[in-house]
Amino acid sequence: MIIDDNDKGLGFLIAETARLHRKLLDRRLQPFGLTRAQWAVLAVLVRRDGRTQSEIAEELEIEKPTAGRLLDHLEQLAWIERRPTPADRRVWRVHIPTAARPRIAAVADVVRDTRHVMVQGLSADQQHLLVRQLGAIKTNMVAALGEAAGDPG
Amino acid sequence: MIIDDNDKGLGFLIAETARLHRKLLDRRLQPFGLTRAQWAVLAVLVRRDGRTQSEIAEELEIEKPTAGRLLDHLEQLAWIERRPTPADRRVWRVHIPTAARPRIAAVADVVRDTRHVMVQGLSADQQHLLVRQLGAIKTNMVAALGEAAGDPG
DNA sequence: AGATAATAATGAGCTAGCTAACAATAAACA
DNA sequence: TGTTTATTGTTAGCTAGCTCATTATTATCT
Repeated sequence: MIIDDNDKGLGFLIAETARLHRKLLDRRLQPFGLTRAQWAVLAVLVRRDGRTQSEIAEELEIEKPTAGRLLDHLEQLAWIERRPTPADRRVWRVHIPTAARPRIAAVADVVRDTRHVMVQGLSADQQHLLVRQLGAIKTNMVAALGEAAGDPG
Repeated sequence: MIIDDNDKGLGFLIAETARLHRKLLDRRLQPFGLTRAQWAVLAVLVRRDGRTQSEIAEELEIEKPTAGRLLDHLEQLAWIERRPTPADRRVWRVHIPTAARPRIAAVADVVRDTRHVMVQGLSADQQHLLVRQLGAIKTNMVAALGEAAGDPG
């Protein structure tokens, strides 16, 4: 047993770290009326505009109803707009209106700064290693989740 | 910039990993009628019985209302019981009833196995390093959260 | 063409985080 | 002793995850 039973376990440590990250970023984004989860959606759209809601959900690895509700909030505050798709009347394509772009740039600055604060004291190599190892753990869990459907024997 | 802007950022990677861990463990604990968060409370009590609710919240790094509600659920299903404290009528001390101990042992087995699955392919050294680095990141974020009260200049 | 299956998005309802505000009690102190 | 302050726990209300079920539409296949 590598992590002995007295320890809470790596998964719980990761969960605590994620909670702190949410707490910190939610607080720093509050002046903009945004939450961390809402920013994650915007960040996806900044990379490429006009995605469908399903694409956004898939990229963020969240479920479609979760993404839908985040978009509801973002739409109400005019951070995004949903445009219908003539070719397929089921899908909405999500766009960032021009008026929101300067605001988004300001938010991005805060997020960048927070990222910087978070990894203080870690070398570039350490950060890359961390990313790789978390990726490996994610892969293991995705596999374990996939096996649930079939016969594990 | 170590993690370039095209990347979602380490914080979001940690959040995704935490979400997967919750999803996996919630699914595996479902046969017991437990969630990951509820198990975390039980794990604290297994280490030492008879804590107060505030002590539990502090150890898990969650807020007191969150802990209180988790205990509500656990109490309803007889995983724990709250006993009054004669010396201080404000506090409840939380205990694991004898009848629940065998069930808890069975759950612990599942949690242990899941932990094992999660870190497959990572050496002991890598795991220890990971724990240290996540600890460093947590420390950075706790510091940043603390500074919010005072003047950052 | 018409029945069936797949897909996009929503709605409802649950758990678990958080904050803010409150009640009851205990501790500190003038 | 009596008033103020601090602490324990709860209530209320918000966001964000999830699952399950439903609607509207498109794709598939006889």
